[in-house]
Amino acid sequence: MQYALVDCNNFYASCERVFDPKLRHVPVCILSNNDGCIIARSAEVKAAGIPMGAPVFKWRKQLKAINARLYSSNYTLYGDMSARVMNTLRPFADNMEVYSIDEAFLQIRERSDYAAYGEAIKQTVYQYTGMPVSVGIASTKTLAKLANFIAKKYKDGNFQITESNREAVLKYIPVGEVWGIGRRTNEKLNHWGLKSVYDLVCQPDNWIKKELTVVGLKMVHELRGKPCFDLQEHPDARKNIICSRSFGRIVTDKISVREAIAHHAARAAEKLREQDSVATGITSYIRTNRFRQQDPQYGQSHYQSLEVATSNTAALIEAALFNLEQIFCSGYNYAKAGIALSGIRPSDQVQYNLFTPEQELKSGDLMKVLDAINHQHGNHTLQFGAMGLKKPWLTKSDFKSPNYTTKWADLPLVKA
DNA sequence: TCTGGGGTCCTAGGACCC
DNA sequence: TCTGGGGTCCTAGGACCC
Repeated sequence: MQYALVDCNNFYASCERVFDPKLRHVPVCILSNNDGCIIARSAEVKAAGIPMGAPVFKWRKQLKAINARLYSSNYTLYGDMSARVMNTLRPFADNMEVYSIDEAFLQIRERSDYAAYGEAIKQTVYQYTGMPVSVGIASTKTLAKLANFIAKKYKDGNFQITESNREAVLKYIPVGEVWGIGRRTNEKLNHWGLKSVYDLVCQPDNWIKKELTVVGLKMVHELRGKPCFDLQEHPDARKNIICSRSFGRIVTDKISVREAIAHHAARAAEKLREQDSVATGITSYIRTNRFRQQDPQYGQSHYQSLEVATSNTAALIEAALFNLEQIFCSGYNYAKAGIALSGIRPSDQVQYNLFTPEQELKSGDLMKVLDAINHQHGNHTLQFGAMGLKKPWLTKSDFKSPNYTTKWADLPLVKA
């Protein structure tokens, strides 16, 4: 059995390019929520040395110098493009794990022509969706990730790590490129003189377990060719659900913060119902802008456990606003608010008690209707009053591309 | 002036139980 | 002066990933 990791190249930037050919060979940046940071870059932007996560205002001059096009993130478009890519990949695999919005692991049987197989994937995905992808193939997921890194960087998007080339590859690649080794661990390993992946896999198991925990040990086994991470075809239900946003402008009034908290609670409740779960705990939090050191700083959160596990929007908004009452202090410039749901379990495991109000027992039907209407007629067609109408605190998104694939009015026009 | 959001897993330590 | 052993659950913090 082999694994292929298929990863879209510069996914968000490529999505924009698919529908706007003028962007094909020019530098493209996608911005974070609130248009603050650069979270995706086309190859030209990377080549210009502009890093991932760079705040736009600090790099304004360099961006202008290369005439970069800036786009707000358009998650509706990216989500839809992702689904198209994944559907195209499915026939290539015996089993498939959608690992992230732009990556999938394909489990494939042994074959003789891996290079041709990788090429076929690249070409088919490009033909069907316009998305450039890279393919890395190996006997474990961790090695497939590494093969993909090499494919992207050195091998025109297609590479396999085999029994015979593995040692040479591991000696050549720096240990920090391994899936699961982040900045801190990389520094630690370098400090001990372990520079290449090969240096790491030569260490004794008990030492690795002591320094990198059991997860690190599994990772090293995988690098040696012994599979430890299974394919996860059906992802588990989320154990935590977080909804938070920076405000589009500074917020000082309690009413706006209340609306934002209610807004996030309602969205979290929707996510909860999408996976047929209920939550037993909710946290609300608010904070000022930590980068504005001249402002008085404040940040606080409050947790409340719910007597009866629920996914009811009204109940969750009420709890979230109660939490907010415990932590809100006037006189601060607030920059962000959010809520987190915890203690999440399947909705058929709710423990009611004698005092559960009748409307709670019936609330499932109401929420079904609410979700159905909002799904058919668009978000916030029906919403709770606490969420407010004008929403002056909403995140900025000033450079968003059209929803080419999900909205009739935004359908691209072709002149022939 | 302007700095993202949403997840996972592991470990250690405390509370509590028998 | 003496002060068990084993277990669960929860939380906070660290590290990592996309």
